[in-house]
Amino acid sequence: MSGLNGLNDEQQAAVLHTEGPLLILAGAGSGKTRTITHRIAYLIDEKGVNPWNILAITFTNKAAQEMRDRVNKLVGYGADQIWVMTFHATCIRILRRNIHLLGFDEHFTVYDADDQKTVMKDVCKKLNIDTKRYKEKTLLNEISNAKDNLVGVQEYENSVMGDSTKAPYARCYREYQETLQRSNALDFDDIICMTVRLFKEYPEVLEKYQERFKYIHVDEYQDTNYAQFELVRLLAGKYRNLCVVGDDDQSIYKFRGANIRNILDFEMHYDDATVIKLEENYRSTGYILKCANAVIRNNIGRKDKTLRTEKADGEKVKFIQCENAYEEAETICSDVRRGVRDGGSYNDYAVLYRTNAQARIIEERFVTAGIPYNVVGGVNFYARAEIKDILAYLKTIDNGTDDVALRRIINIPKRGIGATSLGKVAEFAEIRDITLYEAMTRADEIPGLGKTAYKIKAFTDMIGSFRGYLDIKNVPEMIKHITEQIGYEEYLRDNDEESADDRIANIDELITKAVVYDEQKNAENEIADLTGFLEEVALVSDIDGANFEDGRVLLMTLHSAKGLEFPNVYIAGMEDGLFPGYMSVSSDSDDDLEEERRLAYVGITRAEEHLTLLCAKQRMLRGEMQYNAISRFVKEIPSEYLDGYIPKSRNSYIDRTDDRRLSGGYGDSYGSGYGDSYGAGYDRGSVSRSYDTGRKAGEAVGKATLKAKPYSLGLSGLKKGADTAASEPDYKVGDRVRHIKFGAGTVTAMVKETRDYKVTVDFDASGTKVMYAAFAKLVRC
DNA sequence: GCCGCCAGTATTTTT
DNA sequence: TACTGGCGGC
Repeated sequence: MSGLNGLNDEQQAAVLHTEGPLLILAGAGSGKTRTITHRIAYLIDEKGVNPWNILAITFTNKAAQEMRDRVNKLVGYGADQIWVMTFHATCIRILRRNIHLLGFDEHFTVYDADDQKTVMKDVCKKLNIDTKRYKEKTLLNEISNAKDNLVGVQEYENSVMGDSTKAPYARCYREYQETLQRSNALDFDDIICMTVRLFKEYPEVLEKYQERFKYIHVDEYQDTNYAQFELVRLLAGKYRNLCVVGDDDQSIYKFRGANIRNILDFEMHYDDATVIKLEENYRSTGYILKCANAVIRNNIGRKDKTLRTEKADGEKVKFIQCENAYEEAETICSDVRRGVRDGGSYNDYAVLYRTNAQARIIEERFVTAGIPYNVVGGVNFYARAEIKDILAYLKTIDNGTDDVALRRIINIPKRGIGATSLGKVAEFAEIRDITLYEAMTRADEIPGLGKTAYKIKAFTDMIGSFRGYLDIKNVPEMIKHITEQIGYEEYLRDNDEESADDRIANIDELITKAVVYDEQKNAENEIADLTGFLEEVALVSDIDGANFEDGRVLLMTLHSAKGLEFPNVYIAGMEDGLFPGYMSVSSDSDDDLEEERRLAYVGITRAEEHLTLLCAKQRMLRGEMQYNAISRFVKEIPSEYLDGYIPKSRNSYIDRTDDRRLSGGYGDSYGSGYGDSYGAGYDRGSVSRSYDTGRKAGEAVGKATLKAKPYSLGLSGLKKGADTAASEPDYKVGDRVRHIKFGAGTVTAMVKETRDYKVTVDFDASGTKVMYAAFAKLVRC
């Protein structure tokens, strides 16, 4: 059934508007997936559109999976004909059939960030580029930017002509691209821009797909980059039935090339576009939404909209300032425990943070408290060395031209083929313009290899024999066969006995994934070949595998949380310098700060019923103790929406004597809930007290004892910081001071920044001014 | 060719 | 603090 029941007026309008360009501005929690899936169902059931003609593009596999599931439920017949896929999966599917036109083989492999770096390192070596001056990462970034903007090698060269500092970039871009081509490999950016190139150079191919995809949907449109924008524009060029859904307020991937203008300017790109706003939020209670609105309101240049809800106000948003990160973790921990004790379930809870590094302390606390949790993200499963090793074998078998894969495994396990020999082989290959693998098969012709030639021959013979099994064995069998033949387990044990078991378990996990792949393809009557497996693996991230329903608290970055929702959400580390991050605070453009604010908006709107914002007065960051002010995003929330004490623009570092106020404030709000886990002393959180607190927590919890050490280091760091700060002012908050121009005033706030103190003074004559201490030359009076 | 030590560096990261 | 990668010694 694809009826309109259960949809509000705006959602219905979006469903019914099937012809021509349509922009759905869907606020957080406004039911956008619901709207798209109903729209697809309506197209098929009511408008008689052939499912075959419908394309729905998402960014993540997870979103694709969810959409597919929901479409399946709504559409009775032909749902499997609809393409519901990620941008990359869509493009790969198109490329597999057509990439020969661009000079690639259909068995091309996809290079991840790791592989790219390996290539770039080689490129730099070859071109004699000083990687101290031009870092691989920077070079790759520049190339990625170029590709996202569809700037090809030639065009890039032209654009930097005459700019000698940019010349190395151009040389690298060319060499990098040629290397990829020789390896029959594409990077993630290529996947998109090669497809665009294909469409532009071969209009007949484009037309085929235009005819196929008469109705196109794009999810999370605010995250598209120029290449993706262009891809969509081309595909929709003929029938113009393009429906994009997104929320400019949730654009948080600028650093990855997303261009927020794509959504902001949609009506300019498609002048006959209809715009529908979904502003009713079905997720969060009133106070949470008010907070979200209050924060995002501070961004300029956004589409005007305000989320509303018919839900009750609910509970206010909690704000808790802790002494340090350990206390912050403990606060979350005891709050979760209490919630579960009162009948809640662990999977109703999520802890969000800005940086992955923050997870550690929280994790440790959870371990010792016996709270089941899952950390989403971090190191990608497929980025682990052992997985990459096995995949490199598979890639070498599947695509003999993938030099990166081959170089990776040539000496894993150790078979006595080192850099010197490899260099000779590479040279031989270079001169003859053949692939590394081909050169290896001709090792006996290569001068100076000596006995190593036999070792190399043995290796290629082995790969050859693996290839012989391609038609006999399925993927899981193949992996097992390879690991046995190369003695991989032994290799792992010899290398590092301690981690070997974990690594072997990971290989088993890979085999499991291969089994699932095999079964799935067989069930769909499709070929379960190695190429397909490698492709799937290349496009999968960890978050896709995260289990959201096994009774665990989820820990993840704010970025990973996009698209998810939880009854109870904690956002840790609400501190200026951490969130918003240091880089965005010190950046001269407001753009970065606005992106951080959108991230805050995303975080806040994940919460359904309870939201808790936390920060710490001091925090160890990169081995250095930081004293951060409360996040400006917290301060943007009117205090009547908050439950918890916000110290009036005071700095915890300077003004530590009246901590009792803070503790009292939040003690009042939360009763005795936290007290029992801290014991005495917590209420009077002086520095030495909180040190005790930290150490006590550590001692009580075994493993975390180790963590008490950095903390004590932090204390010495604190002293040092106080002594060496060049411009330590001799006044504090509340003092009367005199300024040469503004006259007398009262200090209302002091915030320590990296170099100096930012002082806020309420001048008797001219009002409040914020200035840097060193610059202002204030005198106490 | 391999192993281990030290120095440099640090956000976020759907694919 | 903690990881990674480069270089030097065996």
